Amino acid sequence: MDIEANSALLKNKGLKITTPRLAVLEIFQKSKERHLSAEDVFKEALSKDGDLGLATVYRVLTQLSEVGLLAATNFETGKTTFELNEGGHHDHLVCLNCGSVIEFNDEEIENRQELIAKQHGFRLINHSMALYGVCSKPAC
Amino acid sequence: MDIEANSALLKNKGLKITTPRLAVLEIFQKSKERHLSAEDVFKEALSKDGDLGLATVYRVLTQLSEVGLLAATNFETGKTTFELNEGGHHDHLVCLNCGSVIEFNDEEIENRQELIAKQHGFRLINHSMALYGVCSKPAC
DNA sequence: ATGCAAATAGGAATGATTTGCATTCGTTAA
DNA sequence: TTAACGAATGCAAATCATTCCTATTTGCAT
Repeated sequence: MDIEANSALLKNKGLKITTPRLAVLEIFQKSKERHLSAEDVFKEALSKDGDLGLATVYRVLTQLSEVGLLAATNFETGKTTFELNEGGHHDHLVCLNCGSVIEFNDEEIENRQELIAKQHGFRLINHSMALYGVCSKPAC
Repeated sequence: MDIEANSALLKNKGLKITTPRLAVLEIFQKSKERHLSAEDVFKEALSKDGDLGLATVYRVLTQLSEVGLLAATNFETGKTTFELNEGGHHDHLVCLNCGSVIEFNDEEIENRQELIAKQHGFRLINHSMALYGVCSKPAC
């Protein structure tokens, strides 16, 4: 597997190489779904390997987000979801019917955001943007 | 007061005119702060009038949002906040240090959002956008 | 191999929000 | 105006996501 590679990732970020952290990384890499909640990761871990505390999952997700291996997002569901942070920043387009999520990135919007922050004397740290609508699938 | 006016608002939306609903509307109209959480509203109601269950506050806030009298927002604080939905749509610029919130509206961004949705075959229903940063106050 | 700081498990605790249910209230038709 | 019925309320208990506590285990520098 890519245990080697993941170990290197962790080491590069100054994190110890532990079973839970490798397990979480692998779950994201192998998951069909890109966006996973703590609960999702926890269930997957249980079904696969064996034990892994829910509290540990939360801690690991937070840590991996802090070092930039994962990215956290808050949709309107009341639970935080995480995704691999490979391809740089992007925002989300969410279908309110089927729940599918499309990722996009728009330079123009990013620029306007910077400008707006500057106009108000803010130093911009990050932002969250999600567009909600109904997609074009027949069922939607 | 504007009990008359608020009663009319409720009636127009097909909601019964009840003490809790009038109380909540009035709290928002008289509040110094524009963005209030359920807890905020609850405390204010207690200090002013008298009894009003927290569960009722939650129910009323949800209903008033559903009919468009209030607008709900989820910042990264773990609690939902509400505001009067008078002046049309806007987004938020939030200071991560002092918590101050500035509202803005940017035509350009709104247009791009519509365009992006269209490009992906979505019918856009609404969106949420919050910019997080640090404001220019001395303490921040 | 050994020790110590860092990490884990898991159960209890917290904070926000919701739900169940018995009681009360608003509104509509008589 | 009033009776009656469904909707709305209050309260307490339940739920959901997340965090905290602490004894035990583990990674890794020496």
